[in-house]
Amino acid sequence: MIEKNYQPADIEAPMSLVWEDSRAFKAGRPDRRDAQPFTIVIPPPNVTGSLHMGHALNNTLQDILCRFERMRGRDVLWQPGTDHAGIATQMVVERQLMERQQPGRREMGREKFLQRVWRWKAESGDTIINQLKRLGASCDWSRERFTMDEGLSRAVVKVFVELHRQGLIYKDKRLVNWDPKLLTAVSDLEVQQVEVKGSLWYLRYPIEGRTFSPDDPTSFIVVATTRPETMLGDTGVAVHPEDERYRDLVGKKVILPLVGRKISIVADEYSDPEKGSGAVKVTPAHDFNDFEVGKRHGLGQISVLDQEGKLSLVANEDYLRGLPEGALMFAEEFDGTDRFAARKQIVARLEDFGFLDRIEPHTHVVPHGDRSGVVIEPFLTDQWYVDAKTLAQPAIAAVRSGRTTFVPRNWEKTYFDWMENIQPWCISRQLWWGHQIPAWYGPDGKAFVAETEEEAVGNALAYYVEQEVITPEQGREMALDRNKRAGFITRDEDVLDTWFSSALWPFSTLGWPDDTPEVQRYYPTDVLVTGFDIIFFWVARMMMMGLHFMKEVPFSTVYIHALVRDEKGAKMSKSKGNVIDPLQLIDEYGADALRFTLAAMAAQGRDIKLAASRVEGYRNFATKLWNACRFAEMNACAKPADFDPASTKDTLNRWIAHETANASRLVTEALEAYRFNDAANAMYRFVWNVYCDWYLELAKPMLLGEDGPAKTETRATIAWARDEILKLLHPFMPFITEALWKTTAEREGLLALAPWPLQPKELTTEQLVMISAAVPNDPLMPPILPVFNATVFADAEAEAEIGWVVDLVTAIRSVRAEMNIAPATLTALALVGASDETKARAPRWTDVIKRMARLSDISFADRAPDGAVQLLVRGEVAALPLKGVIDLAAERTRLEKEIAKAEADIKRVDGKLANEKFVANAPEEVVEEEREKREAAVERKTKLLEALERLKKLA
RNA sequence: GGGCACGUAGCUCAGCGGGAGAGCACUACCUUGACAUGGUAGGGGUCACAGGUUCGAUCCCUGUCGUGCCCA
Repeated sequence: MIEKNYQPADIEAPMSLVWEDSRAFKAGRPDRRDAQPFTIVIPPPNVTGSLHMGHALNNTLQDILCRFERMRGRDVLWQPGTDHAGIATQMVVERQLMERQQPGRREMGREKFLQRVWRWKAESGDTIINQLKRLGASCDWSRERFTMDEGLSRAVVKVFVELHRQGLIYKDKRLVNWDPKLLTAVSDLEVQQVEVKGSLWYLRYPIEGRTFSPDDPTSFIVVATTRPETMLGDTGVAVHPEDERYRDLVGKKVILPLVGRKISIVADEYSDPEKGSGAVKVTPAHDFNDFEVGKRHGLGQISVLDQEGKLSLVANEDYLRGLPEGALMFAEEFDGTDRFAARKQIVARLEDFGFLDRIEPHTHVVPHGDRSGVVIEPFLTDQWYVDAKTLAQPAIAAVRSGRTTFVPRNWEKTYFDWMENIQPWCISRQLWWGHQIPAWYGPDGKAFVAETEEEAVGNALAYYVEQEVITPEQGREMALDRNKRAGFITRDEDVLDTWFSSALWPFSTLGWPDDTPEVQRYYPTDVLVTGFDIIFFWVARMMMMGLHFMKEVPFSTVYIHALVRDEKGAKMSKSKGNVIDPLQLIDEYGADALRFTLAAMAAQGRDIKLAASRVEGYRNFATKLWNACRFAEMNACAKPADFDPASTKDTLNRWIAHETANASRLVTEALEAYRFNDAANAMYRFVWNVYCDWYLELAKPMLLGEDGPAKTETRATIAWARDEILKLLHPFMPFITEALWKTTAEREGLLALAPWPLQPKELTTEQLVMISAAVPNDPLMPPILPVFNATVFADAEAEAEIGWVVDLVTAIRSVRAEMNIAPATLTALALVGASDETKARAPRWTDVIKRMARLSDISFADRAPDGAVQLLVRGEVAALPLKGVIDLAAERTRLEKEIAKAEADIKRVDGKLANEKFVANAPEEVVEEEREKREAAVERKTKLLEALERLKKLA
């Protein structure tokens, strides 16, 4: 029994249990051992995160694909798991400690802090998984992985060590993006360029050998800078080689104000004569461009800031080297000042001594940390890098050659642009939560990289024995005793960028580096579903790692979906307070409604502006489906085991079989092309506007009538079409369809594992026609399964007949509404000058038409009765005798308007046909179509004119 | 500065070389035997603007204006 009211909350939890108990989503089910696999790896959400709208969209689309392919018979693996999300998670735990006024991480120490993070992971790690389950995600939950699992960590170490051995991972001292708040390096991608209204400071640098005077422009050179505080670290001044103004100064030296250091003026094309004064100060340790300029001219690198962005001068050997006596006065004054306070202080000091020329307002872009939000500081440190440029080459080639394609295609350009200009990937992070880098250092800083500590230490000790730094005896002792080597050999403190482990996800989750059956069977995966915001972070890196270690692309298709925005198109963010919580929508309208909404709005290449009203609308759709199934149940509709819709006799039943085949084809083709919105909309229309509005309504008289073969057949067909609908709708609305599948009949299995209505694409239409036309009992033919062959089933005759009924009913309803005829008033209908076809059809539909168009009687007539409203239905006149009811003048106006419309059509077509070029150039069928249109319009006009004449006679 | 999208009904969006579509909202009527989370009917658009290509442009091309995003 189906409950009277559809309540999503009542069915969703039980259906989740049914799926879980039956292990329906398990990959490698024995019954699918020979099936073709279909694999998707989930973009792993942050283990301590919770479900937001982006997850809801992302996972809905993946689930639709997985359920679709599962029903098409494939062995589906949807690999779930979570990401340790280094910085994000560490920040959350540190914030917790702060809020609870507990000791900070540095006070706790590394080991205790990590225990704390693991505890937090254990507490909150299930949250997002359970939320994904509420959404209906049909992952193989038995295979859940975590990026810091033992197995995945083994993959990370193996990859690091191998890339290092191949020279593709190396340690280098260069400028990195340093986050002075989080105290770690970050990669280029974690830096956000923000436009900031600042100033351009013009500073006077005195030229060596001339007496500096603010009033004598020949005694100094003016440099323009956005960062006056870093001038303490200047090691040069650059001018453009072709800049006449400064030609004579190239090669000369300037005395750095406040510091006293003598630095050279160099000619370099980096300096833009149009910008500022045309001369720039060069600070190689604090600016990426200056770093390059400095390298070209052999300038020194003097870092004047510490890790926290404070000036560090008095204990700074690089800074002090070669400074004259007395210059230390300022060093002591500025030392320890934060960079922004230092800026003001230094500018003030420069002004005091006449070194400040002027200040101009200036808008420029400043790098900010995407997590911390503070200004990123280019900082000179040792970090580990991946040679991304080398790894990128095969990854570029794979997309160029089409082994991996992006959907929509235009994202490939974005991918190429980035990959072709890729920079070394800084992978070390000065954090604790993550995979610790498998590198050990000796006393001279030499690095030993190996998969295990034993191996690294062994290598190191052997090396230092050979170098005679230690004796063989000492080496042996250190090898055996960790305490003895402490202080001599130390492990790298840093951890790897989170995305390093994510890059391995498509194969590490399958058991690599072991050669597991899963790696063999499910790699490469079929499709990756993700948002464009992580194409660089994740997709590109999976391509690189997958190709390098597996020698095959990690996925053949990358489906890039849109961003979910709020109703007004703004990005959802906590600070704006416009976040729509998917769980709240699920509570209110059900997971099915939310899923359907997201699918229906997931048009390729467009962002989704989500309004709750849409979700409500699709909840109503679910209700409609629910009630349609109740209707079928109340009318005892059941499908016999041997039912074949292709052999139904009744026109109405053949029509719905025809329409169902059509819908199956539309949905299947749309899903194959990743056109989720087309698929969802096709189902919406089919269920509501075809099955409910017409099929069930047209069937009602039959169901209310006497029992008989036709009624039996109709009941069976209603049940059959309902089942087809439940199947086709299941990928979009899994809960309600599975629940209705269960309650509407005795079933052998779950809907989630039921066969999809359409034969797989591998069979061509021709093959299917051959199969369906095959002689029964032919021993050479494989047995024909009683599966409805939606690819080839079509019944044009049924379509035409039902089309006529629909048009007739619609026309009558329309004119009744226009004439304000009360629904309770029944009118008669006369079919005027009916063709033989109509004469044959009409009696079959008397009950239906009477009921639906609210008629008292249907008759045939040679001419329209006096005072009748005359309608044109498929070229024939249908008359409603409404003498006394209708307003003759209004009816006359109505007919005249119709005639004018017909005339306009004729005129438009005539215009085209009169154009010789059109007839000559347009395709034959287009011209033919126009001729047919003209003919139809002429006929319509003739009939309407006749009707008007008759009306006139009356007046 | 470079790149990628997008301007279609009041709103959110499909369509994309041969007569403008959907959902929501709106209006009128309907407690009709599945469903008021419903039914029936209806109003509403020089498809941003200007050129060009074409027999024919909402659709292709160019430009302008406007909006959004990415990169430097």
